Amino acid sequence: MLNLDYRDARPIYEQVKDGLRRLVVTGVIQEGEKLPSVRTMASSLAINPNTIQRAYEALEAEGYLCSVPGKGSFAAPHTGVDQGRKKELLQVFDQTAAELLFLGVDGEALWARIRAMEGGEAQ
Amino acid sequence: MLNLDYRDARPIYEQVKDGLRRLVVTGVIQEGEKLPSVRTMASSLAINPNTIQRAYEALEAEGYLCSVPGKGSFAAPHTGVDQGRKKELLQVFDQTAAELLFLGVDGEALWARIRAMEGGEAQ
Amino acid sequence: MLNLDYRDARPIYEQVKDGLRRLVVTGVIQEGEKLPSVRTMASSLAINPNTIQRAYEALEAEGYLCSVPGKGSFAAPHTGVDQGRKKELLQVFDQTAAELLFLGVDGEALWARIRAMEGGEAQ
Amino acid sequence: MLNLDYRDARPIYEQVKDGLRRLVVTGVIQEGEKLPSVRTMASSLAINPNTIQRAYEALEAEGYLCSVPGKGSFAAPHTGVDQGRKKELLQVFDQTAAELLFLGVDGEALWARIRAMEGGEAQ
DNA sequence: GTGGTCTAGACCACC
DNA sequence: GTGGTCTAGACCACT
Repeated sequence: MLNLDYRDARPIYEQVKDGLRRLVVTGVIQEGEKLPSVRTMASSLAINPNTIQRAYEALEAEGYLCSVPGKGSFAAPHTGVDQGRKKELLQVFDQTAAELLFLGVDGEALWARIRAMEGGEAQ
Repeated sequence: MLNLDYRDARPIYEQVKDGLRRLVVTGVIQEGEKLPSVRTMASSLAINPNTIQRAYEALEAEGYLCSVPGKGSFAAPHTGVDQGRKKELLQVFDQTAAELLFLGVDGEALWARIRAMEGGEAQ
Repeated sequence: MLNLDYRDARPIYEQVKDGLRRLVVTGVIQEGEKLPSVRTMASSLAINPNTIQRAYEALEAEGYLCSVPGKGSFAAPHTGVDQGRKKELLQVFDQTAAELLFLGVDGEALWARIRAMEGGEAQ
Repeated sequence: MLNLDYRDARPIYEQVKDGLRRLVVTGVIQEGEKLPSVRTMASSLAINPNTIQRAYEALEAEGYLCSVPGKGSFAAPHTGVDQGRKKELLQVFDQTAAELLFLGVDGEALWARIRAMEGGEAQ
């Protein structure tokens, strides 16, 4: 389900967090769907449960996840996501797009990529 | 010219590097324009010259800058920028756009942002 | 492990970088193998740790090394090496081979050298 | 005839030297052919005659050129080239080839490049 | 004056 | 222990 790279400088919990967020964002994990338990995912990734726990907590703080004590963790509805993150993302979007344009990538090509996502909700 | 945030986890030389790259990409620093000398920028930002040197060196490796010993550092022409960086940027672009769409931002709105840059080359 | 020449015009960190790259490329240092720590290599070569660090950092940017904070530096797998370097190397190869042919070296002799490397991975 | 890059870290006289050597090695300048005078080449490249003079002297020391006072400089016969340079070139050849093989380039592909030069004596 | 290299010594976060 | 960052100060070659 997730790819971990131990040689990556980014801490493991962050790789788990970003990987899970991506699964939610791309629709692989649907709204309301139950995620594997902390222990299950920890053993399937062969890492410490504390690391998974930390990733889940961070995602809950961002609003992507919703933990119910004794029942598990679930993908939250889109509406609950932290608004601060949207501004952050827009800033990253602008800077990335600006640099791509600078490097000669056609704006139309970027637009085509966005349309492709809207249609298929892929990657 | 640049904003440094000492509380930020990102190292100073990286903040300088990204800030300068942004100035080049957005056209604030034009192709061939001379940048402040290592020592000048260091004293104006009140940090060590070695830190600036490191940022300049990294930007030169990326192809955004070009340093001439004894003469100074200059913004390089658009061509010649490391092609690996373009692939990297496209990946960031895709993931950011996908998450923004997920959060309910309209694809048309993103496209409008791109068009605005193509016209005015702002931010 | 490495030979440094202080009379050489090339900077020390570059001699270290090229020397280590050669050890990786020739198979003396195997994929995934741990390299001496920055401090260890610095003291064994009797130079400043910062100089070694700089060499390691450059090799990591090229994709030959991979540093994990708190664990050490390791030889990276062959894949993932910067593709730009391959083009650069092919250019050097062409110019060197052309001059050797001009100097009367037989093309077959060069081919024999290449075959010898493929077999034994020497020098 | 020659491409100079003022942004290159390499000194100009070295760029001239390497460029001329390449012209001789690839057969563009034939054995015994007269080269432009120092002053002529200096004005056509818009650089100082001393720089050209230095390049010519270096090439004469290597054995690629042969200056006759009062008559000009001529491409020397192949035989007169410094033997030390051949050893140097072979070392560069070996290291470059080894790294290319490491990066997955097929030895046959390198051999094909050499054969192509032998036939056409191109770049 | 410029960029480039090197040293010495310090501190941090992570393991 | 490890890598990573930053500072302070020195020296060099080139313009």
